[in-house]
Amino acid sequence: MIRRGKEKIQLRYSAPKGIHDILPPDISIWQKTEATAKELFQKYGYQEIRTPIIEHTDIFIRSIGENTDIVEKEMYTFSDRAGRSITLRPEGTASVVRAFIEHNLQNFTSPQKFYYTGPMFRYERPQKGRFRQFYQIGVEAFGERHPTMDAEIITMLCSFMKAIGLEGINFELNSIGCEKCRPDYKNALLLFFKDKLDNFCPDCQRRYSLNPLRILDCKVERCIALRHGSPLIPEHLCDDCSNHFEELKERLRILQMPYTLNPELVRGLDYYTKTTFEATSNHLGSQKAVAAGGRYDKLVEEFGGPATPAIGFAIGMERLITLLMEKTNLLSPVPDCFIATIGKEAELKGLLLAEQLREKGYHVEIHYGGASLKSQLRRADRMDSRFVLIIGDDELRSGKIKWKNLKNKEQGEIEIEDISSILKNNLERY
RNA sequence: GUGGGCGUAGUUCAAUGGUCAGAGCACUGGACUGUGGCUCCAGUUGUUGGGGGUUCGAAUCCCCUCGCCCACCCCA
Repeated sequence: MIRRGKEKIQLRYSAPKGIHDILPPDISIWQKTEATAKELFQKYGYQEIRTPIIEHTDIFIRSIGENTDIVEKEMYTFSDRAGRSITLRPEGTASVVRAFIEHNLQNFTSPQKFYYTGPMFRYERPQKGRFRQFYQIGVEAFGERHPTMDAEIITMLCSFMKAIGLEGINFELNSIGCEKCRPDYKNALLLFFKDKLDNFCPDCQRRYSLNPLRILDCKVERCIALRHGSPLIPEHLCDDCSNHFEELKERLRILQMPYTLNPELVRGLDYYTKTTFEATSNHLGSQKAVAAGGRYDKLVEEFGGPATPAIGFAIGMERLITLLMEKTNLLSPVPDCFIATIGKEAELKGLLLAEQLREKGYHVEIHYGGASLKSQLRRADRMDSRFVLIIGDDELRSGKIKWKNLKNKEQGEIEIEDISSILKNNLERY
């Protein structure tokens, strides 16, 4: 609130709808998650790629698909000053594919494996686990069609979940075929639903003509019952897709990677082929997917690049962190030492001492002036500092500094040059 | 885009249409002059989201609007 003359004007700014700040102490769990991903993905040979958060709008229309909800109604699109249509990225794959083609990365040793992290933007109505700006950690691998690639990437996702300590995650697996076998399956589905269509929910009736695979996804009980016995994708795969799927499952078995086959697992983006998978949890409200991905063997080619098979996944950071919060108690970093001072001369001495201790690697907080020793110690205590140094007139006179261990109340005096040893000694015990 | 729930202090929440809208926590200070946590005391923070209406009187009832949450659609 600001006051202007007698008039009070209330200015209560808030971030735009569905867009959130990430504050300490929450930020530490984000940092830990990102660091864990980075470290683990590098072990599998994935390197970071940084693509822009805006692209020409066409990039997304062509990759995600013209008739998807994302493109039809969820993109943040605007014209730049030269009148070009620009869009804030709603997902990460399109940009990576564009970069792959633009820089001719197929000329490097295959497969090319990337990971990235950053914000995505979708204009949706926010709810639990869904935001207008949300963060993903994504992974893409180009140039390898062998199912061993699929197995590696799925296993990597699983070990990531383990590495950050998430349990109770379900891995669902399916194959949705390729451009050869999917049309056949679609026809089989249409045939099966044809005479029952009137009994389905309005949404499913709409899906029938728009995207019949989505009927498999419907949560309405009546529809679940009606689709009982419907043809399943795995039964309609062509030999190539079927072999691929079998080989993948064999490798997952060898790797002792637990998964559930879900023949009704359908993905919302147009570009997927063959393998699709999802990591789900029951603690996320109605958005249960915490990570999802699949193969997209045709996308690079459709984009005007060389025929290049590819596979990837994306982790929804907010959803992941929602789950992590249930188990983790958040702690902000705690100072090793607080330097309390009385008087200007001591304050200056403390300022210098703090710098010297930080150079030695300690996390040091100081007193900025103006408060009683009591309130300084209270501040040190509330920050959960483990150790306090006190500098006042007595200490300036004697050249010794008082120290106190706030955890066990031990205290004493020490020569200034011995501080780091007593600090080390006290910190080691906690 | 559709539907439901909720908006009161920094925060968590009270207040049946009826005095000046309160309490816990938090924060600041003091009791304790240079020693934290515990205790006690004191202090600060509100156009009750905003606007309009009904009424002698509205945080409370009605309408509009904005925001948040949840669900649908769809997705990470």
